[in-house]
Amino acid sequence: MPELPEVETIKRGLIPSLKGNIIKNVILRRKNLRIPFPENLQQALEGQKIEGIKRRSKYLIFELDSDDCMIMHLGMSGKVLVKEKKPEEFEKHDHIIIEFSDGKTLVFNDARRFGLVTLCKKSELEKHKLFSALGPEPLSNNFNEEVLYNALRNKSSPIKNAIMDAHVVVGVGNIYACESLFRSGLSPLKKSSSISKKKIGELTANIINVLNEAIESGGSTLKDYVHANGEMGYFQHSFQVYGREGEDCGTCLKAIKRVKQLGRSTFYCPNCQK
DNA sequence: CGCGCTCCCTGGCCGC
DNA sequence: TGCGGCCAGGGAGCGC
Repeated sequence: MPELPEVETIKRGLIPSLKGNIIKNVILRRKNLRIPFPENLQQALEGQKIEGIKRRSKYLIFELDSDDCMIMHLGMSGKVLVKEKKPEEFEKHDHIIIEFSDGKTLVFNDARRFGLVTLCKKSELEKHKLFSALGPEPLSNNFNEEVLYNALRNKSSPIKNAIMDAHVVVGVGNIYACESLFRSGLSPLKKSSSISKKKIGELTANIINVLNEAIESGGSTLKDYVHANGEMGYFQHSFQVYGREGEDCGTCLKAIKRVKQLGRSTFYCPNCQK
């Protein structure tokens, strides 16, 4: 499901309901998602206050008042919804239900189960296997033309693969990779190391801009992505190439093409993107 | 080491 | 209406 803008939107939506709220009860309806839940997940959560919610890459990090935090990843199809009270009946694929002392309930639903939920000591987050090898956050000062150019200058892979690689920069998934390359006039097939520093500078700016614009629009709703309150995002109406195979390019009116890279669909305008 | 292929899993949609 | 095939926002692991 979600790329960086969607996870950021979810995080922002969760904070008003959950920050300062105390976990009363945790219901696990299965033992695992992509990886097994920690044995002590329930004990570690129950009775804890949510001190804050952060995001790193596409991971949500719930800080507890103990030394722990809960790490959550939504995979492709994961949703987290805040409900005013505990639902009478669980929906299919509701895997984790967290009840809070004020009566609200957080429900984690993930049909494809590519998501994960685990625990980590706050002091060990940066060292955690999930985080230790990650590249810079694209919306932080750690990401700029210099950083991206140095990450790509020796790469033989196509530029689209490279910017979707979390070692290079985190949070850029299939949609925003396609859109930022279109804005930059760069072919997704072009070899990373062959791109000029000037072009990499443009791409850097376009990655940042497209992510920021998507966050302002509340993310992109394709099939079933919704905010923590159930509302939809609307950045999908701003897509220039993603999902538009065969349609006219908005710039040159030639047809947008779809190809496969790393088993995933890439959309681009062969005329505008060289 | 860098890179790409395959797989994890479910569900929706399309064509026959 | 049913079934097979293809598609989907992510990421780890393995083999070359």
